[in-house]
Amino acid sequence: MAPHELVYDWVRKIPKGRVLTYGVISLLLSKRFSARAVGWFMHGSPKGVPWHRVVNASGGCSTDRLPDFPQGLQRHLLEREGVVFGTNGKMKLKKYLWIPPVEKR
DNA sequence: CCATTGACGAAGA
DNA sequence: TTCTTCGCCAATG
Repeated sequence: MAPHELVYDWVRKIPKGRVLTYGVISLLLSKRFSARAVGWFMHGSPKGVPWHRVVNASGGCSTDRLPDFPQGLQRHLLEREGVVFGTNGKMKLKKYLWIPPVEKR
């Protein structure tokens, strides 16, 4: 299995209505990849991977910066799972960040 | 091999 | 709080 597949494995484990940040995923993999690299991998995430559950460290949707990407889609998908965004377009990570069970690490 | 470009993020100003 | 700056690293030309 290719090394970066480990990133997708973690993303697939994120429960509905919860999220992980690029940086946290980097830490979960012992910084084998930088948060930036994780973002790059997400760009080519395979079908079936809940990519919308990965947000930036500020609790915002980084996908909205991509010109060639449906604006607001990520937010829509998250709201459909119960995630609430503030007026600043950011969510409260304290509330939605998923803390992986110790036994799975 | 070198430069540039991102779905990043911490630290300063 | 918002904006730069800088380190990060895979991919691309």
